[in-house]
Amino acid sequence: MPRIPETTDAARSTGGPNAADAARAAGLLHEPILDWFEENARDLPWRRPEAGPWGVMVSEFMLQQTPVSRVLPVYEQWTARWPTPAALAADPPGEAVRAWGRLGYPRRALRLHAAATAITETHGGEVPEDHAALLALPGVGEYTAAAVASFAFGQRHAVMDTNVRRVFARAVTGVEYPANATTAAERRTAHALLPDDETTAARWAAATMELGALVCTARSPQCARCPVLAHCSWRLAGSPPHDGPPRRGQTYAGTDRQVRGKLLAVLREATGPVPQAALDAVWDEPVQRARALDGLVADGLVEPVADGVYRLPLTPAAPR
DNA sequence: TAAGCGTGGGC
DNA sequence: TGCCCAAGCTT
Repeated sequence: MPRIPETTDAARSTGGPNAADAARAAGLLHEPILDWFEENARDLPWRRPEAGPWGVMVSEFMLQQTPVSRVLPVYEQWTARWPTPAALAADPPGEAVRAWGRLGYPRRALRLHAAATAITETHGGEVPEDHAALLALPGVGEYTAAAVASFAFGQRHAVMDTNVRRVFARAVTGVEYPANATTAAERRTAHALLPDDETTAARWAAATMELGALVCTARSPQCARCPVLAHCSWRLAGSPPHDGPPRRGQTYAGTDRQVRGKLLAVLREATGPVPQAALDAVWDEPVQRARALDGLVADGLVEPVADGVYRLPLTPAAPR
C-alpha cells in the first residue's frame, strides 16, 4: 500500500511538508476523498442549485463558528424573507439582527446587511465573482471569500476552514490539530493539494470540509469510516496526542459577552423601543452592564432613541 | 498577534 | 457536570 512519506527534516523546520510531499499526498488523497464525498455529501439547502450565490453567501456568514443544525432553520427564514441582497439592504439593519435570532455573534447579521448594501450599491445587486471583490465586503475574510468563489462560482481556491485545516494537519502533516492561527506552511500545503481542474478543485474544497465535519472530527474522529485511513500520516505515526501550546479556549461566563447577549435578547424580542429598566433587569452589576450596552451601541447593534430608551438599529452604524 | 465577540449541544 | 467545540472576522 503506497503511503505518504515520513515527515522530512525540511518539513519539521518549516512546520509542514514540502511541495514534493504534498504532490505525492495529492495523488493518494484526491480520488478516495472525492469518491467518498460523492457517496456521503449531505443534502444541505445551500448546496442546491436554487440557492445561488446569495444563498451561498448567507449560509457562509451563518456558518462562521456555528453548527449546521442551528443554521438550517434560520437560513430558510432569511432566504425566504430576503431572496436578494437588495431585498435585505432595503430593510433596516435591526431587522437583520432580529431575524438572526439566537445564532450568536450578531455582528455577523450587521455585517451581512452591510455586505448586501455594498453589493446593491457597487455591484449592481449581484454577488461579485471576483475573489478580491468578495474579500472587500464587510464580514468577508480569507475563508469566506474563497468559499463563495469556490462553492457559488466553481472557482479554484484553497478553502481553509477549521475542518480542512484539521484534515490536512492529520492526513498530510501527521499531527492531531493545526496551530491556532493559519500558517504559511498550511497555505502552501493547501495550494499544493488543490486539483488543477477548476471544477474538481471546487468539489475538493467541499469534500475536504465535509470529511472534517463528518469523519475527521476534532474529538473522537471516526477513523474506521475514513476513506484515506491507509494514507493518514497522523494515524501511521500512531495517532500521537496534540503536543504544543494549548488550543485557544473561550471564556464566557461572567464576561461582557454574556451580558451583551442578554441585553440584545431583550431588544430582539421586543417589538419596539425598550426602556432602560427592562435592560437593567437582565444583569445586576451596573458598571459591567453599562459597559456592555455602550459596546453594543458602539458596534451599531443597538441604537439610543431618547434618554434611557433603546432599540435595534434603524440606520447603519457610523464607521469607527 | 491575540483578544473579543454568542449560543447551545455533546460527551 | 463542566469543558470543548462549531464552515471566522475584526481590530
